[in-house]
This record gives sequence, C-alpha cells and structure tokens, in this order.
Amino acid sequence: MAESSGGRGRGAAPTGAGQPPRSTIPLPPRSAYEYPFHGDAAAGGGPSEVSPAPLTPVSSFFALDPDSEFQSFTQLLQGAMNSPAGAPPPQRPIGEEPKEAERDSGGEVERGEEGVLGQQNVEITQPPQIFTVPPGLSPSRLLGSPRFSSPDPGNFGMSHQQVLAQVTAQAVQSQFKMHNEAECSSSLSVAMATSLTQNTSSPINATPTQEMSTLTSNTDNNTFESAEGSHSEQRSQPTALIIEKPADDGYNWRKYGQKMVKGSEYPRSYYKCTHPDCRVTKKIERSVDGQIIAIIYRGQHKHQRPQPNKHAKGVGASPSGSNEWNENPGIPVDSEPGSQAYPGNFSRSDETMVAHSASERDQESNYGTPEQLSGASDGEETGDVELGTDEGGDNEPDPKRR
DNA sequence: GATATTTGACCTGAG
DNA sequence: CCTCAGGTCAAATAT
Repeated sequence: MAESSGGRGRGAAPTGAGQPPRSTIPLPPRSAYEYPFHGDAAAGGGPSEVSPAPLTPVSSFFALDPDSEFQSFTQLLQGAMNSPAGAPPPQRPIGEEPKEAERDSGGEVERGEEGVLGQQNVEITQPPQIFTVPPGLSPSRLLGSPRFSSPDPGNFGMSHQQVLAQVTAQAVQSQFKMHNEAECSSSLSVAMATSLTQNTSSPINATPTQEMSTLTSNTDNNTFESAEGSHSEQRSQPTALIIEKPADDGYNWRKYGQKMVKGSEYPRSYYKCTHPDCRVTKKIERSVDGQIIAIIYRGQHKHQRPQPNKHAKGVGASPSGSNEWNENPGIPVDSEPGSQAYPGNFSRSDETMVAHSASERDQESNYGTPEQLSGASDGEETGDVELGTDEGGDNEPDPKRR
C-alpha cells in the first residue's frame, strides 16, 4: 500500500511457494531463430499477432512516399535508398536464409519504424546526438566486428535493417525538423535506431544518419551471428552474445517485472531506477535474441548518475556496467526535468523516451538527450507514445490496440 | 548474507 | 458492467 501504484493486496502471493524452481526461460538461442520464422511468440504468446501487426507499420511508413507501393521489403529499401544516405541493398552475411530477411523486416525493423513514426508524433530532438555512439560503447566490440573494419560500413554488411534504419532516420529527421519547429513543446524524445544490440558500430562515419544506421547494422549482424553461431552454424564468433543487461545508461536499474505485450512479439521488461528517490522506470522490449527492440523511459532522474567508478557510490555504482555513460555530456540527470519539460499537459509521467531498436548502448544515446526530450509532455501518454505515434503514417493495425 | 532476477498474481485503466 | 491488456508488487529463486 505504501506503494505508489496501489497497493496491491497481494498478501497472497504465496504463489511462488508452490512453484518448483523455475529455471530461466525456455528460450534457447535457437528459439530466436525459429521464433521469427515461425512467428510464434516465444512466450507462447500469440502467433497470430506477430505477423500482421508489425508489418503494417512499416508499410505505413513507406506509404509516406509516393513510391511506397513497393512490394518487397527490398524494394522498399531501395526506394528509400534513393536518399543521400541510402545504402545499397543489403546482403546479409548471415542471412542466407530468406527467412532471415523476412524476419528482419518483419520484426525489428518494423518496430523501428514504429518508433520512427512515433517520433513524428512525438517530439524528437536532435537525432544526431541520439545516435551518437557513446564513448562507452565497447570499442572492443566495435573493433572486433568484422564489419566494422570494413571501410564502408554502410554498404558492406548492410542488412535490411540497416537500410531501413537509414531510411527511417532520414524520414524521421525530416519530420523532426518539421515537428521541432512546429512544436517545441513536446516532450518525448525518441531515439530510434533500429537495431539491435551492441551496436557496434561506427560512428565513424559521420553523419548522424549513418551513424545510426551503422550502429544498427553492425549490431544486428553481430547479434545475429552470435545467436546463430552459438547454435547452428557457428560463425566463429565466440564472443558474444547479447547483452544481458538492461540497458546501461549510467543509472542503476532493477528489473521488477516482465510481460508479454499483446502488440508485440517480444516480452517487455520493466526496470526501475534503483535510486531511492528516483522513480524513473523504463520498459524494454527485447527480442528473443536479446536484442533490444524498444526502450521507453518514464520519468526523469532527479539524481546524478551513479559514478561508474567501481566504488559504487551508494546507489550508483552500476552493477551492470555503465561505464559508458560517464562522459556523456547529455546527461539526463537533472536535466531540467521539468521545467520546460512539462507544459502541464501530461499528467502521467514526466516524459517518456522511446528508443527503438536501440541496443542498450543505444539507449544511452537516446537517453543522453533527455533534456531535449524533456519536452515531454504531450505525448499524450507516455506509454502509448510508441504505438500512438504510428498513426502518423497510417496506423497500424495493431489489432489489439484499443 | 545480500543483492538482483524471475515470475505469478493483483490492480488499474481503457474500450 | 464486463473484459482485456498493461503495469506493478512481492515471494521465490539465482548469483
């Protein structure tokens, strides 16, 4: 009861008592693979939901373009690619299987689109920063990535996702500007990077757009590879796998819940800032692979980020490893939380930041621009921001969306 | 032993 | 008013 949310009279929670020891989740690495293909959710959730919903948004997104009539994802990409930042058609290193491609397009990418679209509604701020790769980004990973090495990250290992990301980014940026100028009051900032975890990437390139895409792309590849490798074909990347940590943005988060969301195929994890006074929460959707599909922040940290120092200050020390954030100039901390942030509209949480596809580190980026985001507000309701935003294009069929 | 994660149940809100 | 889904809590478990 003391809890903010309502006290749940959950005295009766002996549920666990009778439960046998649950091991972790039933999702072996391979499930990641299969999952997308088969379309059945890992959680046994709804297979049916998977397909249509996600795709729609994408289509919608493209629909913005006159040429949107592309039939295949590739076409879409190509069409989009016309843009300056465009990249050549992707070749999935891993993806020899067509399914892979489908999955990419069907799953994360789409989600990314959502995010993008969402941004339209929401206020977006300085995409560049968002996409910037945090100093903390594990360089080792970046360097380690074969793709990274390639001079042309953009083209070389680009995957659909990457392409999409680029396209999306461009579109978003355009919309951004428009929106920003038009509405500076909004508050949600969205970081979209369509992609996956570990970004590895490479900001090397310079354009924000590219950064983003690159980021995603590399990541994506890596991730997939690892996942796949671990199980079937094994590429040779013993390394790593996806992050298990919730997104390190420099703050300490504690997971307090996980649920399968109807609209999405991926489970959503709920995290709370461990800081005593901080009520910031964030929701992370991750694919089976562990890739982060979306991150939604709620609230603003009123405290400083815990020092990454291993000393861990009080709450701070991020157990998980937040080193990256230290330097981040865009510290959300206290970033004028509310002052300008809330026009007064929103009643719920302070602001929500949505990061699509970003890997954990990506989030950082997005997180890093909280201030910009701080506008929050209106996003209507924070949570819905993501979904609601889609409407920009067309709204997806989120079947279950009410 | 402490802390973090997992997971089912419960509560709230929206349609 | 009912139902569904999202969000949160807290016990159990794992590290």
